[in-house]
Amino acid sequence: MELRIYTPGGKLHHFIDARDPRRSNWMRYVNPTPDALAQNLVACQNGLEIYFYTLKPIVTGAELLVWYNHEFAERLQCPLPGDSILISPKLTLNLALVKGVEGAAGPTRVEISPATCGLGRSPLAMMGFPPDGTQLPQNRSWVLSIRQAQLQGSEDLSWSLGLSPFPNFPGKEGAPEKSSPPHQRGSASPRNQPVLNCCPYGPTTSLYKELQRCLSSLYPSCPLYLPTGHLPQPYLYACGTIPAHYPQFALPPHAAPFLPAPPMSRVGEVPPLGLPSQEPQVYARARGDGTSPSPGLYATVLPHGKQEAHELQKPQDVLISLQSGAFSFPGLDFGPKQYSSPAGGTSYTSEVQQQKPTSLLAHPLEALNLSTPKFCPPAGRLGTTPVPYPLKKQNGKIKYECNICAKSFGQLSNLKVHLRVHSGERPFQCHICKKCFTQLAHLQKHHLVHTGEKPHECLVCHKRFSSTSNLKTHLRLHSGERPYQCRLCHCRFTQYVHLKLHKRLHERKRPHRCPSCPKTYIHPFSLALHRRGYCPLAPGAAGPPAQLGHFNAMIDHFDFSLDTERLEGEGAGPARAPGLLENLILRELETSRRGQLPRDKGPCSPGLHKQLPLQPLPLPLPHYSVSVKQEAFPLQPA
DNA sequence: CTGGGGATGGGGCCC
DNA sequence: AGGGCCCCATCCCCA
Repeated sequence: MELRIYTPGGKLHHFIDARDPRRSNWMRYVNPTPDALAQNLVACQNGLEIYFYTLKPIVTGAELLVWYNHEFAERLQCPLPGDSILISPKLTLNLALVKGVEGAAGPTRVEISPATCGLGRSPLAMMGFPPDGTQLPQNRSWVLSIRQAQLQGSEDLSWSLGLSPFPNFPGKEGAPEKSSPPHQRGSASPRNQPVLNCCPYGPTTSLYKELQRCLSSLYPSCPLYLPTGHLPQPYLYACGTIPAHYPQFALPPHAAPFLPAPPMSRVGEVPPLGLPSQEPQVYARARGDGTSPSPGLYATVLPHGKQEAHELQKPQDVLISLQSGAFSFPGLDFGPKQYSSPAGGTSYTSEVQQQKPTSLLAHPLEALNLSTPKFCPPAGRLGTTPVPYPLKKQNGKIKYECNICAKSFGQLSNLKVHLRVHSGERPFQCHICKKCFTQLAHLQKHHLVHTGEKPHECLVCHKRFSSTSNLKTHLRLHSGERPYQCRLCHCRFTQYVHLKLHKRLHERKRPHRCPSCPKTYIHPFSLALHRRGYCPLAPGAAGPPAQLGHFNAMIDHFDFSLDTERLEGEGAGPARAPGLLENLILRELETSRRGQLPRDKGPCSPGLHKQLPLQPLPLPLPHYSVSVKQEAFPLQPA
């Protein structure tokens, strides 16, 4: 490992060379990794010293792994790992609301394609943006920048964005920009602001959490991983990932080789993922000379002295960044071949393999070994055909696991298709409406929209449908099947979405509120039992919090069940509720011991009429998991 | 608000 | 490996 120390003026002060074991300290054993999930350190410069920040708690025995951020690329005069998203009006897919825009002229609405951000649906919505309806004017492009981000609790992200017209965007809709890249033409990109490499994944993925963690560094209001006081300006790191942990990054006898990132999509070029569209939707920052970026370990120059705290509090311009090539590493060949040839006739892979990072090699002070790009096989595959997908064996069958979301697939081809979800690649484009799809079959299905063809016919009413699934839904009308039932009322629905909408009605009506805690209930019975020693905030709680949690989960379950309504229908007052409910809970406990989860099988659950002898409930209760979220379940057709 | 239908995304499986 | 087909889930629109 080698690090460069810079003066506050930006001049190279000296090297730290950890290659010589006689002259290096423990930092020598910190390996670089391009895997954002594996990364647990980031190197920063404070004064003339190098500090390693931990990005996550480091358990005993964990390997220390560090990676670069865009500062390094800045110093190398290379393209940044990512930059502003150029939002083309051409994008047609799911929409996201940009809320709280300050000073942005025009509509506050932007269209972002899942292909742009690599998300399935509404990429911004997955980061907290609700859907909305207005549209940006056509034939304009917009630079989207985050002006403020707030973390609410541990999960919710609230963003406000700034929109500014992208300068000099060609009037021709979606045409690739032939001139200089955005940052050279005075785009809204704040050159010296931290760049957020937005994780293009859904909120349930680990990388999304990684994004939150990065944000927590940027925004000190977040309780996660607060920066230390003597290092005032936290920085964000590349949250993009490459598919595997590369064992050859383990400490070599010399400098650790870094795997160069793929070249950034250049303005006027087909994006490196090989999208068939001739209208690149995202332009990442690129150098004018087009050299590829070469990541490496960096040392962030921190300003001397203290930075005013309010600077961290005020809204910051942060660019949503996109590493469009984050998954297009040599050896990973996504997508159909017929679409993978860029405009120049050279495939991306070969281009990378042939391309030398000349700018880096020409850098006289380059301390890092940024050698020729090469494919790096994962562990256990050295010396064999490179297989960048980790293999698992489940029940004797080989499973191919996604490096991003850990989903496993029985066939490699399925995994490759799946990877497009993460990469954002949509190789199949409708030539009529220019919509892009991840699979050819989806495009073919979509084409029926234009042809009007409806190949699937209901044999009962001879109504025709474009998709089998829609026909199947329709057939429920004839069969009377209503698989989705509300557990609060007797309503059944043919479609799950209808049940979900229906459930909202019930969720609004929970008028019985506990005076001691935020719990609310639909039925007074439930509240009565909750207050009978099971409110964790009320005096005289009947057990430790974990047990109370189990109890309240049962009360919730009961509150959502049909039994409560029947009890009310019988005229049972709240005073009688505790005994009845305890009987119910005892019954459920007994059922759970037999390994059955009690379910409502109709208007009345059998057994409630049996008056079990009242007896105090034993504490602690045996563990009994009650799913209160599942208010309804698909019923098996008779 | 409910219900019906259209459209799309994504995975499984077979060839 | 890739194509094709099927399935399910989901979102959205509209009556």
